[in-house]
Amino acid sequence: MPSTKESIIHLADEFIRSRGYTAFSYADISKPLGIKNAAVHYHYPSKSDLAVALVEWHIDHFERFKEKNESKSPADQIKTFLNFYHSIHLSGKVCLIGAFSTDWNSINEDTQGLLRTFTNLVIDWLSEVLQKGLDTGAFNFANAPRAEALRVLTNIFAAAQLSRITDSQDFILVKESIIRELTK
Amino acid sequence: MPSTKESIIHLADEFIRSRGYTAFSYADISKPLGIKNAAVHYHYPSKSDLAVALVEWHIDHFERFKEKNESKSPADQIKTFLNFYHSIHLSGKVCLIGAFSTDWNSINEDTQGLLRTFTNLVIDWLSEVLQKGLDTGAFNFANAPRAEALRVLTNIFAAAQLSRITDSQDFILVKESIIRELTK
DNA sequence: GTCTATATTCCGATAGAC
DNA sequence: GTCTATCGGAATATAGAC
Repeated sequence: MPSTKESIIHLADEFIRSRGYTAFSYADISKPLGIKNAAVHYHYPSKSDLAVALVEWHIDHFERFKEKNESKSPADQIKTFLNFYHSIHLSGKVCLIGAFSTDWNSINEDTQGLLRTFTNLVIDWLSEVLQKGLDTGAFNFANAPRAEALRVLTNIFAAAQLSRITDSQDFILVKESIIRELTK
Repeated sequence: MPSTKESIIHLADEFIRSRGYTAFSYADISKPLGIKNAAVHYHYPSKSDLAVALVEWHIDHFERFKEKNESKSPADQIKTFLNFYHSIHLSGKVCLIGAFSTDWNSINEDTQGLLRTFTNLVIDWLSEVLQKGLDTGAFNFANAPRAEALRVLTNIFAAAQLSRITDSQDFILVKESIIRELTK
């Protein structure tokens, strides 16, 4: 049974990644929980406190993701990562990085700083996994590890965004071509 | 000398691509023009009228972009396209597709439909140019044209978003690796 | 920890004068 | 085409009771 504080974070995550940071209100969160506006402010005094807590939640979540998958092969780790984005796509939302990157000038400096930390965590992890796959012969690419990590990350998170506009098939096309390119 | 109506579109474009659709107000537009709130509503009665007009402006702009570059080689057309995104990156903004894709659930159906038209215009143009480059031997890739177009587009527009969070160098890394991959 | 009540500001939008 | 004036509502946020 999640606490009210956890439920608030969960709903904020839903709204921020489906509509955007500026587009949701404390009322959007309090209503489905059956509580009042002021109760949400008790847990997170300001909207930016909520934004910071959300990024912290994603950092924790990603650390657990890394641990849970560290024994897998590089190819399986990348596939699991891409499958995570596939579930984002199916939910009709975008990822935290994509959402906050377009909301960049609407979030405060604390949130920006923590988001930078989180984003580099993801890029660094991707770089390491890709490098390992290159060493073991599972992957084949000519870029520097960070450049290759950036290409995989930008491909997949933008595919989740773009396929909202065009077609679900476009997400599949991108996802499959990433795997094909890496393993060719 | 731009008309008020044109200046409004220009400012809306600035705000939507730097902050997001929900994050700007009619007051943001009227103030720098030295006019009142109500004058903006005269030209664009509702905010969604403004959003529709902005997408129409980008469609017109892209059609002119295509005509102006149609005599270039496929490699130069792609480079011009990537340079356009480079200027977006330098301005600290994101592209219209990136901005509205995360604002998707905050824009009305008319805007969504027109944005879908615009996005497919861009993807179709990229597909054609890439295919032509493949035919002439300028490019080398194994994907279907649309899949390759999607990879280029998602790479470059997400690089503009991601480099807001991390570092300007990350945009350069992605841009250069796109060209390198295509021409290798 | 949640409530009622409220302060304050801003929002998109409209009516009617000029 | 722009103005003044204003409406109705929603936003973030706080004070103080329970």
